[in-house]
Amino acid sequence: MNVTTELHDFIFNGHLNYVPHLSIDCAVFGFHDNQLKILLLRSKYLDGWALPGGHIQRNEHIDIAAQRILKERTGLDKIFLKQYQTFGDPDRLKTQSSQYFLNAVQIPIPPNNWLMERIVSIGYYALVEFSKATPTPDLFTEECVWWDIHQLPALIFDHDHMINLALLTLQSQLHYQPIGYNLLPDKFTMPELQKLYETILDKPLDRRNFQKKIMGLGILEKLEERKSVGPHKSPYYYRFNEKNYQEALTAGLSFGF
Amino acid sequence: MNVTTELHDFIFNGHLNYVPHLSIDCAVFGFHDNQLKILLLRSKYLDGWALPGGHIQRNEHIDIAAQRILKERTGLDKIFLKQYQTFGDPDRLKTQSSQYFLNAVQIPIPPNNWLMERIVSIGYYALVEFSKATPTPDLFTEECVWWDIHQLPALIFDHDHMINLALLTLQSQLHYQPIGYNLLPDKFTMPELQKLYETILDKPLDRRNFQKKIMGLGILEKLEERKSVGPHKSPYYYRFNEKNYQEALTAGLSFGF
DNA sequence: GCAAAAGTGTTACGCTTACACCCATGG
DNA sequence: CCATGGGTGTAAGCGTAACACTTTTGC
Repeated sequence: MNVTTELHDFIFNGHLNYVPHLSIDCAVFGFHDNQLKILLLRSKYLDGWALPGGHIQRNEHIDIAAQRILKERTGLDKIFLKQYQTFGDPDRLKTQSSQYFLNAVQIPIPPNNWLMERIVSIGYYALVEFSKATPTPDLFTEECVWWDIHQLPALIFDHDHMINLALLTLQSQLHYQPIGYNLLPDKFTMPELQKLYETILDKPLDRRNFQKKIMGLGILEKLEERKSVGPHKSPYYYRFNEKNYQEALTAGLSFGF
Repeated sequence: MNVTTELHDFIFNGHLNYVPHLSIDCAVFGFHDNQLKILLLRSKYLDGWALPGGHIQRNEHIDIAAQRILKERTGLDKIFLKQYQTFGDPDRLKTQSSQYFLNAVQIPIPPNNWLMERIVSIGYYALVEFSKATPTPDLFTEECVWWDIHQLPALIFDHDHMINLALLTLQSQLHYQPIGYNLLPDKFTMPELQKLYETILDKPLDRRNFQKKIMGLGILEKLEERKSVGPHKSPYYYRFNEKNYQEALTAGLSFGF
């Protein structure tokens, strides 16, 4: 099935496979170059960028649907995913002079098409290891790339709102979700971990206090190896002790930033 | 329109007014007799109790739909309501030997009826002033009554799961949501407020420390009046200083229980 | 007068914060 | 050798937690 046929099939027969009136949108976070990144897709048909999203199969759990969608966009399995909010404004897809998304597909679409009706979207946020993801666009998009969370392009629909809320949720859950574990590679340095926390919390932290607190949690192992990273002392690598981390999370982490 | 006609109309024409595949369920909390209560409805057609719920009108914001549904069940306007989770297990309505809810309505219902399809439910929790609510059953239920959160009856579908998650959410948000303000009457005593916190957190708190911390937040006004409540010293009444409370909430309350 | 609950203050401990100097590395 | 960033410890202050006796009231 070529792309045009596939698109046509999705538009006219998608309701047979997917639950109408519902969609999923995911704010996928990564960390690279000391920046918090989010994965966005550039729309073929509208002037703006979109969160990765999709529909729920008729007999599929919504959490599984989110996993499936992100597997398609990143190549990754078993992504850390958390539902954070469902977006149910009846006018959320009517933006820019009340124009619906699919009016722009350049295929005549009847007004009673399943994609032309009101859609409530379930928002998830995801944490992935930047270097392991392979951003891949979908049928509706030209490209799929990481954007610095502080320098975002124009977004379609209510996706800016979705991102803002995802970020707030991430901040508020930093203390009891395995943020670092999911966003960082297996080995990382203390300054990298600190930058991650500083970036998400959007405030500077004291190096010595940060190190003391993090190490006090007993969830990190210091390795022998150091990372050579510039004209100065080389920082040690650390890794998470997965067992201790999981235990600490269920007990509630209690950093006190 | 009598009840039978109304029910018939809802079943066979409801999809014209309401968004199919979606519903709302609300965990409504109240506080009375030093107990945390939740509002439940006894089903006419199934053997168990249910959360107050309903469907979303085709052009209605989901938050407005939740308000409308609770207005019908309690008589109250402008209820404190917060979305906390969307429940999307494809089998969530298939309980007790795969029997769907509406098989029990004693009206023959075709399998492609909108109520027979998969339904994803958006969960809200609500905080109401117990004495102001007027519990009122709906079309599908015999009675609507408050239950002690620690002594619940058998529940239909996944409603026990919904309640558990609502409670966990309430606990975790106790520190930055206006819990007391919404659950207590205008005037209340310090022991009553403490019991509320103890009940939600499910642990005892020290009276002296509790009073110090709460008063330290500057959100309570002590009144002259005392409540005569038994063969012992009479506690003072307090009330919230609404202005200070709202300010404190946006700043983040930070009790430290 | 007695039982039952409310009002109130002080102390110790732990956690959080603030802060400065030396070391390693690359150019 | 110099600039840059990493590694490390201590002291002060604040908030939290622990704790007991007196007062009021109804029976």
